[in-house]
Amino acid sequence: MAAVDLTTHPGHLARRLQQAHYLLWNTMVSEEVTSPQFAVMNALVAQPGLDQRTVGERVGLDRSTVAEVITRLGRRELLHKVRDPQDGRRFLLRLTDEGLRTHRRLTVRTARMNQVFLAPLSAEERTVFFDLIRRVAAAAEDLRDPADQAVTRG
Amino acid sequence: MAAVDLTTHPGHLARRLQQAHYLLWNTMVSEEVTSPQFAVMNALVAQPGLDQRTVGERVGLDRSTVAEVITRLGRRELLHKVRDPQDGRRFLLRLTDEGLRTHRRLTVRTARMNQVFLAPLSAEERTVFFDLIRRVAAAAEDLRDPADQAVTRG
DNA sequence: TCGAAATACTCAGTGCCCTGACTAATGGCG
DNA sequence: CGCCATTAGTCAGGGCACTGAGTATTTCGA
Repeated sequence: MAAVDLTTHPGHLARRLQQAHYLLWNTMVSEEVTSPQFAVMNALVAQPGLDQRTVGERVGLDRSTVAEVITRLGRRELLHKVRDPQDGRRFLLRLTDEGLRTHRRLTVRTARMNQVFLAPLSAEERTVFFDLIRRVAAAAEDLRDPADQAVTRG
Repeated sequence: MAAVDLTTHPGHLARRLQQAHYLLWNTMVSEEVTSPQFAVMNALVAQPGLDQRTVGERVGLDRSTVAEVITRLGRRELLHKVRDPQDGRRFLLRLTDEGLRTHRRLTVRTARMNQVFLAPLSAEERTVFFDLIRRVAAAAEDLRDPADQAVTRG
């Protein structure tokens, strides 16, 4: 009787949205490379030679998850890691040639998938959609480390 | 060079949103009961005696995941399952008294958490937020089983 | 009525995601 | 110089999420 309407719960909606995206990714982009894997590859295309921690920071993955994703990408020869000679704790990450080719190929498909995913929204609605989600996510992330709010924003 | 801006990728945003929610849930609602577990419990408060498949349909979980969630809830004595005497394939699910109490307690906290989570948005923006996410998620789910579009909507 | 298709659920396997505890390397300070 | 706090990464453990294959039960049609 005291049941709640989950369609007014942002967390529930976020989960459904992510699941829907997962499925579409699998059918339209790749069954091999996942969306988080692509995000990591993308970070390394933007800036080759990053270490794991920084990659995780850029794409929003904690150190454990980044380590797993990188292990899998390494197993498929899409990326390789070498010990930083300047700092023996770090590993420097770089895509292989095959990794670069894969990233290029998936970039095209990802763009197509986003079109399909966002098809129900008009151009203005898409802008609003991005803006609202970004604001909610950013605020929640700040609740986590209030430390660097000043740095991150102005 | 050919790197992409992930903040314009709905899938990436959806993941970040969900992660942000996960963290907030853990600190503000419960470290024991997760958000999907609460969703299952909520479905059983709304309608006691549902079978696993139907619960999964209501909250958006596939059969395997529902089975796992239910196993965990059962282990904690929050729910029990009995074989349907009418149809030996089904299990009928019901919350225990403790399950009902837990649901009631978490409902209150969940409402508080949602307030915090949505704090960055005005009342009108929240309405839009829900509407846009629901439309995108629903459309993507329909791409999956075009079969029952007519039934679901119609 | 009996056998095939459909249905509810289970199980194995893969991958994402977090926490907390641990190891190894660095870097600063007394 | 030597110790210690910090930092990068690993590992174990729990939970969510999907697929594909397999089991048991029901249902429907020849």
